[in-house]
Amino acid sequence: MATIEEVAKEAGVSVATVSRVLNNKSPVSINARIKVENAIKKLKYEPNMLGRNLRRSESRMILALLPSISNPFYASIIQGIEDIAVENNYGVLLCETSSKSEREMLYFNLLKQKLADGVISLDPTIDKNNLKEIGIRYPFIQCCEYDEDLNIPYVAIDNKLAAYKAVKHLISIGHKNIALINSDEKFLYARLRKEGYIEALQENNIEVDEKLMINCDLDFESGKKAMKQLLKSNESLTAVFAVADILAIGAIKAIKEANYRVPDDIAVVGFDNIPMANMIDPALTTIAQPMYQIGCTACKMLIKKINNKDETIENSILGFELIIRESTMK
Amino acid sequence: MATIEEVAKEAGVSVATVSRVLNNKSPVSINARIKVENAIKKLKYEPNMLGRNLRRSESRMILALLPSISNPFYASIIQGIEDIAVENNYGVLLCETSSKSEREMLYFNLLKQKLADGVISLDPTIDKNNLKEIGIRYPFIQCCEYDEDLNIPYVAIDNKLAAYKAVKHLISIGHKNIALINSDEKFLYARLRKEGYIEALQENNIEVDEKLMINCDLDFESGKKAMKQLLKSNESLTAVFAVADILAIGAIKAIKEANYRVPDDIAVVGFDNIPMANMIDPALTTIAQPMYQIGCTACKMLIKKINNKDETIENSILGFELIIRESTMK
DNA sequence: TTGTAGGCGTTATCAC
DNA sequence: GTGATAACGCCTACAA
Repeated sequence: MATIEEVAKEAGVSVATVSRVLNNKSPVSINARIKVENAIKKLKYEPNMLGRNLRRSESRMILALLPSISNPFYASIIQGIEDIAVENNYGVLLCETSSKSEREMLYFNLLKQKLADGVISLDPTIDKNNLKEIGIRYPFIQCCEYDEDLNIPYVAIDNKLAAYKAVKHLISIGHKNIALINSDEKFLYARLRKEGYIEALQENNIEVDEKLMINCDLDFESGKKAMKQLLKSNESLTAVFAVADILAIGAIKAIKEANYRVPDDIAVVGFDNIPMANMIDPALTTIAQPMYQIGCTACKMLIKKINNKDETIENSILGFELIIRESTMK
Repeated sequence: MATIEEVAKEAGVSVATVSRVLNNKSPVSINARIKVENAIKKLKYEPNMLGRNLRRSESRMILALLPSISNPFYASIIQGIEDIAVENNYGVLLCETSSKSEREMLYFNLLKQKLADGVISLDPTIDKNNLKEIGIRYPFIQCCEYDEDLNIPYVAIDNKLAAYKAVKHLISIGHKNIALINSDEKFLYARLRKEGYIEALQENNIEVDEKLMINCDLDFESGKKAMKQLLKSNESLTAVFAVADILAIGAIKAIKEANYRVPDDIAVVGFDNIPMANMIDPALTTIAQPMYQIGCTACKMLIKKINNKDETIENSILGFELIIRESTMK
């Protein structure tokens, strides 16, 4: 592999001039430029980024922290992050934490070791102490799930409003006994969506019934189990709002297994609009977050922060959309 | 941020000694070691990997090339790759090609620029010329889909045998009119799975009928469309083998929309065992590839190759499993 | 067992 | 516009 020095020799100029051509910043005579370009071609020279990175003290890598890549919810967000990153000459380092703070630490070390220039965290289970320590020392953006106290910029949607609209939709088509399948309320989004659910009910003078609310883990089986339990203890239930599609899909399976029909007997609304929502039978009514946009926005915010560490980055609240499909259509 | 030099000064030793402690390779007196360790703690020193990487001429990054992260098929494989990578002190660079060779090139440049030490390609659409050029010059492993001619190591399952077993299963429960929904036969796996399908039929003296075979793109909608077409032109059809779960799931949707039942009227077998296969109704019979293992194996092979560029790496053929679920149970 | 010093490949600061 | 040259932070002969 040729080095800048060999190129300089071949072109009959100094390494400085070659570097100038490479970065094509400071002015170079047309003559020198041509000689250098020819030499580069001839030697098939490719700059060694290890040298450049050391010199510039940057890695041009971005950490994307997520609990698990197998959650389809993250796919489009990551796509957005990647597209913007590539556009700006950054690479994306994939970091699955499996919600283990030890893995998290490992990845945060990359920052300290200069192997990454900043972080976008999609991980709601992130350790608060870590977040505090890292979030103020390094460029850091929280994505979808965030901690309000810490003054670390985030991008998200208005979760409360979105949940409100979802439940409102159920009410508007005549439902009154509406269950809530929620995830763990240690997550901010879970608390916010519950608030939205409650507000919609109260606004329509529907009594909020503790027996209609249930919390569970964030996967298909848990959603199924939760629904089974709800069916057992609530005979008059006619609709369900699940705070995640994957829970809603589990719920639908449980409803079918109990020999009820969706939506005829029980209507179901999810949240996220994962691709699967449109593939199952019946297709799922859900809240669509602008995933790709969220990813793009987060990445843009991060790069801005990397480029100017002292700048204050404003939070972004993006829009959402209620998508009505078969699971709530009579 | 402290440097190795400051640590040396603080500890009252030379930078060489600090480096020795850091890499804890060559012998250091217990006395010196303790002084250095204290200094490191005191200064909160973290080695700057940019310096180390330049010196060692390695990046400790692995490229994982995939067409799209939103294909759930890849999730576990990537998990496997990541786990082994982290274990060996490598980072995984996520590379979505969107099946564009221009993006591919971009990522391959990272190799030339020393920003990545090797590649695992999960992308069946990879450009053959690129593959040839890069695959012989840099550590490269092909994963799941591969090119046989090029003498680049790969890890995969026996696709032909797996398809054979899948179709055999349909035959064994009494089906004779079995359709094949295949993807584009420019892909090796598509050709191999078709071979398996044909072999199973022939072995049981079932006539191979061109009208029962159809090719389409690799997504839900395409599977649905393909099935619709099959239903239109084949009245006696009682079973379908789709070479990917996502196609099978599309097919099931089409079957239901045509008011047939699965499996009572038409049985369906997929391929991949993506998580969704077990969530839909009816749950899908499918071939499970050992995804996580595939990822681990690929990554181990790659690291071996990186560590010893002259070593010849043997291909790996892993096992698979036929998982029988509701979609083929009467 | 330890220290000195050179070099990895770039970029940036100076003079000219 | 251009060329020397000193960093960037680390590792590793080589010498002691």
